[in-house]
Amino acid sequence: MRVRFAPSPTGHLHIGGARTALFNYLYARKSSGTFILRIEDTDEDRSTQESVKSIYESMRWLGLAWDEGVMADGTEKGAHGPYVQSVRESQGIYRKYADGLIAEGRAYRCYCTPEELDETRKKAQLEKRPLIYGGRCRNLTEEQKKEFEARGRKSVVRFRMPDTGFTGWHDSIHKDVKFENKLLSDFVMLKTSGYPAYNFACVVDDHLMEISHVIRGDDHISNTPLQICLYNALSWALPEFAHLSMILGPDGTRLSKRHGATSVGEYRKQGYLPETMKNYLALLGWSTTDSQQIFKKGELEEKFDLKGCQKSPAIFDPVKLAWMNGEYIRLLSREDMLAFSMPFIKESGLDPSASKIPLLDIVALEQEKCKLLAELPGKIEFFFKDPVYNPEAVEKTLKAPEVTKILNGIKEAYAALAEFKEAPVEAATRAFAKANGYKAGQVFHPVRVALSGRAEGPTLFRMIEYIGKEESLKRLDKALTLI
RNA sequence: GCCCCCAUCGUCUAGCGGUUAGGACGCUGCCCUUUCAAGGCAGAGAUCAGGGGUUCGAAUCCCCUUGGGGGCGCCA
Repeated sequence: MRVRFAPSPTGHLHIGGARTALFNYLYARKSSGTFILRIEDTDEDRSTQESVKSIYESMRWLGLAWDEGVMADGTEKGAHGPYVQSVRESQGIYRKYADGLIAEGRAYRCYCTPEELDETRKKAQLEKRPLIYGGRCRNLTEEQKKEFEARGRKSVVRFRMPDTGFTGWHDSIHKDVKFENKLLSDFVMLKTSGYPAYNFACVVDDHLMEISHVIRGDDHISNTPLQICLYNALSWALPEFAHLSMILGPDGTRLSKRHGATSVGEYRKQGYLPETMKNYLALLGWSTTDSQQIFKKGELEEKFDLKGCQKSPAIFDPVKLAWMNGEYIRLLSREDMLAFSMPFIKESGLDPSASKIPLLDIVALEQEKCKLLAELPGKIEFFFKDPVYNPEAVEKTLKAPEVTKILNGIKEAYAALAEFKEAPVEAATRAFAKANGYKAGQVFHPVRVALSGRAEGPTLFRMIEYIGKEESLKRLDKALTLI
């Protein structure tokens, strides 16, 4: 069993592409098959090497290791290479099959210019006919061809579609699908540049690479009959086809930039864990029969199945994604939490050496409530630098009655502490409250705001211990001036 | 315009002829609690898009309508 993910490197790996890659990967792992990565860079204008790099990186980050294709070090692995279409083109692979089909009369050279094609499309539109290529160049005489060439006309190679009958297949997800041949266009196999067009390159490579299951987005459903006709013309066996439902934005339209982040890299930057993305994406269009939500390491690889795939499109829900990220963050060990947080802390410019407390301990303070790693530095920054006093918190909590008295009293109590640790600080704080007839909360809240600048934060007395005695006293003084 | 695909709580979904239509996110309330979260418990939320059939019986099978999505490139 062999599957492939075949992105075109015209940008970053987006959510839809990642989901397709993931399903291919999971299906390969589940069936002990081979997962191949092929680069479809036949769009000469838009393909870039940076995109290739970016796609590799996103896939590696997601943990979608491929068995064949161009590997991390740039070398190719696998016996069915090369795995980059532009390289395959330079070896004449596609031309060879195109020539064969022309010789058999299954394909032909077409001399129509883009302008002429535009013209016929417009006409078809007006006459309310299907917008398909009508086969103007299908039966040119040798003389006509020579004339075109003498005039310097460039040509493409088109596939001659059957005029009658239907082309259909049994899709692993959509069951039986069929199209009427006469409504399908003689599609381009080779462009004027000699480069193969998608439908042709895809079929040739899938066959040569012995792909057994083509799992792709269902925006390719209408390409499938064209490709099947090609397989037939070349007398090649068909692979299984499985067309995955689309992923839509919250407004039900195709996921795009205006819905926010669309690429895997952007989610990484926001502080989503790779396991979160993998798990969430898996649930977009697939489910187990018991609707399991969270999967342990390796469990998806074990449970994934084409049978659980959904036919209907799924709307991408950032809120649920964020919830799931919180779940995965809580599952992290303290050490892993620190490791995943580190890039975000560095990025924020915080200086961990500004505190005597190990960063590990400070980060652990926020782990269980953290949803996005990118939010973490903001939550812990007051451990490393002067607090920024939240105006609302100052107004509501610091300017409450008695607060001046309370903070002065607390200052005295803290100054007298020999051991500035969580337990003694708590004991001292509670003792002060009790001795002066304050309710616990009446003291705790202003102290929190005075020391951190905000109304919410980590468990109070641990927080105070971590801020340290000297700094705490300093901040109490500062807060007193704000009242 | 033509072709194709799809249709269960707001969202992701289970269901595959007989269920009180189940779970998850979100939402509401309560508990826990120094705050914010997290966690625990409870709850609201779906006449299964609508209409016809088939059947003793339909969310499940068939047809039509409506709605949504995709495709109709020398892009993939």
